[in-house]
Amino acid sequence: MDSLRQHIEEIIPLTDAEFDHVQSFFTLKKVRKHQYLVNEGDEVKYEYLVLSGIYRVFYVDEQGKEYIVQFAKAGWWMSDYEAFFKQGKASMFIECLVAGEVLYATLDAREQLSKELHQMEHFFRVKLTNGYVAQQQRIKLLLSSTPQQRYEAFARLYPDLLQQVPKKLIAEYLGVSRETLSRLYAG
Amino acid sequence: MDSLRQHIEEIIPLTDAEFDHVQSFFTLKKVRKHQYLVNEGDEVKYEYLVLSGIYRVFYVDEQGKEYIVQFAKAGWWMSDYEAFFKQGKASMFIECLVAGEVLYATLDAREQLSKELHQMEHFFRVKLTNGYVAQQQRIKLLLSSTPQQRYEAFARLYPDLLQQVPKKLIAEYLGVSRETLSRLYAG
DNA sequence: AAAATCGTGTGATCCAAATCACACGATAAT
DNA sequence: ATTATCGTGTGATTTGGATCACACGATTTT
Repeated sequence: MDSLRQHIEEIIPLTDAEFDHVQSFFTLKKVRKHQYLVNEGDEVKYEYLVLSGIYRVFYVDEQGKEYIVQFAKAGWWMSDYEAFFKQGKASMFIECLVAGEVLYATLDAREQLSKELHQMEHFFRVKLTNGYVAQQQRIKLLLSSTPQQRYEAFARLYPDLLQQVPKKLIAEYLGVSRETLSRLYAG
Repeated sequence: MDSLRQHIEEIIPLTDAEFDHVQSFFTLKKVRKHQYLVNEGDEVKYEYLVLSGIYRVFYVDEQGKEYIVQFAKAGWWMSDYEAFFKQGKASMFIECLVAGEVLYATLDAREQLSKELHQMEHFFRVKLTNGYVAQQQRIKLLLSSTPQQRYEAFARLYPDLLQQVPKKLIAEYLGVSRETLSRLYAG
């Protein structure tokens, strides 16, 4: 649970007592490769803070094509956030690509911590602010860029994922076919 | 300033004294059609809460093509949020499409209010949460849907904008050419 | 060790949407 | 009132990327 404290204290200070309280809302879980944390149709009870491993949050369209909304690695939060925040059914899957550990907590945890500790509300607001900006950048990229530019942006942002994740999945994240992606760094 | 209070009290309660304080951070501005609130390259000092009128937040690529990141109407917040939060230069423009009024405030206002009033931090967190979910839906739409589906989703979400905004601009929001959009509801 | 599946490259074909081009009524500007 | 330019539809042409198809070495599975 040490990394949880570090993670939070990058943004706000916590006393030992406060951290103990925060901690009590989180549960540790080991995750195997190919394990699913969320399946389409599930009640989304939890959000996850990744401690290690790599994960993908994705959905599947009627034709069975898969689209990756988010990758997640150490220090990132993930969930089917639409379903999580609205407490509805998942429209997405979360799959572990590289084994690791996660901490999970409920929406109640988030809300209660935010209520009890002003700093924790601040913490979540800062995280959301960053997430909002990152998503906006992604929207801009999807709206206006060529496959080439998308690939370059991805390589710049996540050089590590480029190594550890199959190109097929990177294509699913970029919204480009596997073949087109393959021809990019060839040409 | 009445609508500001209403807007905030949809989410949190405020005493008169608290609201007075909140209010003091906001300034009213009338905006004419075709007026720009933000220009590419500007320091983005403010975020805007729309009271009336319609606005577009957009950017322009190297070839001069325009892409709309966000429309805004009464009750919506807008800015070049990447630049606003990071206090950097704008990469986008904000243009008024239908004349109206906005309230504007600085990043300092947001941060100070969040610090002084726990409820205001809550307010901003809730707003960001909603924005985050909305953006995620947009990302999913951009990743996987056909022009047809994008148009239908837009029509469902914003039937009013469909009426008041030129189709050309809706095309720029959907990431589709004007011509393709035009052929959708013809066929 | 053999068989299946996975990850990846690459050629050939196809197609949806972009681009180019023009028309024409409706606003807006001079 | 006359001249621009705006908003929109629609035809013709082009094209970038999807799709289909196959190859082949590297992992996994049995």
